[in-house]
Amino acid sequence: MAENEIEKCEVEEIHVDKVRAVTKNMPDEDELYDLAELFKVFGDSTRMRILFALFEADICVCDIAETLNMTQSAISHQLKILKQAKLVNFRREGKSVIYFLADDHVRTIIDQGREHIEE
Amino acid sequence: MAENEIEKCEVEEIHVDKVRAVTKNMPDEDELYDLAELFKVFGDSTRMRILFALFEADICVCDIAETLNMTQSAISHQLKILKQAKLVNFRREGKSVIYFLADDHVRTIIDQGREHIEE
DNA sequence: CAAACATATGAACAAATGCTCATATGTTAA
DNA sequence: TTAACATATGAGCATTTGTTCATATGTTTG
Repeated sequence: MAENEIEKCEVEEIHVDKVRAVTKNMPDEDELYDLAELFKVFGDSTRMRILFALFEADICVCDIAETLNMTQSAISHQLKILKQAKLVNFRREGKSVIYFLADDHVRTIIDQGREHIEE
Repeated sequence: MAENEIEKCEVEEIHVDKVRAVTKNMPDEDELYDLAELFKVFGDSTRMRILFALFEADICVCDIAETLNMTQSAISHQLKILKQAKLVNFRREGKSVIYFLADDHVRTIIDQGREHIEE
């Protein structure tokens, strides 16, 4: 292994320092995984649409389905993912289940994303 | 179609209003797609690791590979995705290509993600 | 120029993802 | 309790995604 490093980059001393510095502040495995999982949830246009819908109003599954012109089942599956990521919460109202945004990080994250896209 | 709506929710009038209100502020197809694509880029722990590395220093492909203990090819493929999303930029320095963060949205988005995870 | 190094890229393959369909669970009203 | 409505969920399937392997491109040095 130590011999292997020498074979790599010419200016290996500088590089080793950089690698060490960069490694130092790297979050642990679990946090990296959780972060990636969180952003993965934002990374689907159906879920994005659902979140935008919830920006405007608390709304039931059936209405989300109608708004997005998709099946109830597809929406329900996606809501499960949003729930697991704690991006949305829900309350029962009679036969309906009303979903709503869990907290303001959702808006902030999406707003930053939009800003980035506008260059 | 019009008949179909009546078959759906009992309190359809309220629902129709909600659907209309919610639809009104929905970003267009393209923006939703772009947003989802952007967050998809954050949704992989290898790319997340690369971004954290770039938080600390501008660094070449070979050093990223060594830091993450992955092959040069895998890193290069991921850097291409980060480049396309304009999250990173690069400059040539001799034989090496040095990558660096494109702008501060990257930090803000990731910071918000971390905050969300800490509940 | 040729050799060595650093990076990029295309094809292939396994794993993950999103939707559909059928059906289960839960709630209300007759 | 039964029927009707609203939502949830498991299995199956097609598509997407991340890595590896082999190789191409680009840069410097002898």
